[in-house]
Amino acid sequence: MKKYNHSTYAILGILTTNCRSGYAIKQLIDQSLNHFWKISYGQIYPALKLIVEDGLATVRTSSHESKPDRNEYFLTSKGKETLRNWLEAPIEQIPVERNEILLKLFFGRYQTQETTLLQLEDYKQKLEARYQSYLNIEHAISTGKNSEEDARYWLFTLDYGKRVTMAAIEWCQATLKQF
Amino acid sequence: MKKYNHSTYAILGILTTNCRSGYAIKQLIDQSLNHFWKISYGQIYPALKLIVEDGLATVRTSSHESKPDRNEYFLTSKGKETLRNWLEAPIEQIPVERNEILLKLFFGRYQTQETTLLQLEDYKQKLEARYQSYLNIEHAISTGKNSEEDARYWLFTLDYGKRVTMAAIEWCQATLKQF
DNA sequence: GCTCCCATGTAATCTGTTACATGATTCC
DNA sequence: GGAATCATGTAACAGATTACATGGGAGC
Repeated sequence: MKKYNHSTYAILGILTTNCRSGYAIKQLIDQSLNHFWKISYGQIYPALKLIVEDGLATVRTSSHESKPDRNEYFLTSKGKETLRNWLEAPIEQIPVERNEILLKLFFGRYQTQETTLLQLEDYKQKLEARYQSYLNIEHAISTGKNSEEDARYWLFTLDYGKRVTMAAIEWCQATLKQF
Repeated sequence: MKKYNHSTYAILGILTTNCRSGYAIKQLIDQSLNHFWKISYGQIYPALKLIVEDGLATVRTSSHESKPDRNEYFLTSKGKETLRNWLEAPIEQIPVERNEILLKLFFGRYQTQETTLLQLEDYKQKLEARYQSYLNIEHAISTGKNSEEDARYWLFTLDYGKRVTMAAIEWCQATLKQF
């Protein structure tokens, strides 16, 4: 069984939804998976090409009035099986986030206190904005036109994002207090 | 002002401590920064080479009885300034963690429930082990031979790791309950 | 005419991992 | 003799970003 990278499996998974073009895949990831995944067009289009070459999906160009043509991809049974095999496979290791803010704080001794405080405040604000965006995604998923079966799992992942982000916000507050 | 990548700045920062060789840098990162940073020798040695070429540090080979020689690096004033400039610079964006477990869970509809549960249990276990390792790091920092000034900031970053990991563990528990 | 959104794609570059190569010393 | 730890380094590869190129349609 040939191996693909995670982003390719992400694309394979998204092709089970109604997002069928490269552009739509990018949008879905940016909008609904952005709390644990991101991707660029430089990955999407070559991956879609490979997916078709390997017989995991077929392409069809569809025209829509008043919009550019788009290439729509449909999983083949081989594609569905490849996805299922990956989903059933155990997870090797949990991710190590590379966090620039923490890296700088680690060397905080060589920073001015003013900078440390500004960076913490800034981080807190960005986390709060992120939290707010999760609430928006939550609303979109709950009221969206996706299947309830999908929504259930999507909300699980979102709950993760909310909890972890909230913990980080609380850490910012607690750390700021110590200055 | 020439720009370096984050891992190079991390190395520059570590050279302010008593870790002065490639090997020692790797150890410190694996032991004390592993909750928000990781690095491989394939990055460290070329980066050290560049750091010297650019005059940010000097090398000196030191011999220790009953141990192989090691190359010890010392920041120059230019190196210290480069580090300070980076530390003072604002943070562009907060990181997006790529999380394979969440990616699979997002497509949980196409997984057997058994697999979903196993993966969640497994993730929870790994997080608990990670939390425990943070407690060990905490102890090492608190009782270590590093300056108290450093220890203060190191414990801040560790607190982040603990809070976020605990939030993730709680999420695992809450999610498992829903099956 | 201009800007924004839709849409696809490639090439260069950067960042990071893995595998490999080498060799000293210590402890069993 | 063998395993573990200390120590340095490179080459091949994988993964991902960025910049660039192209072009249609909608609305102002």
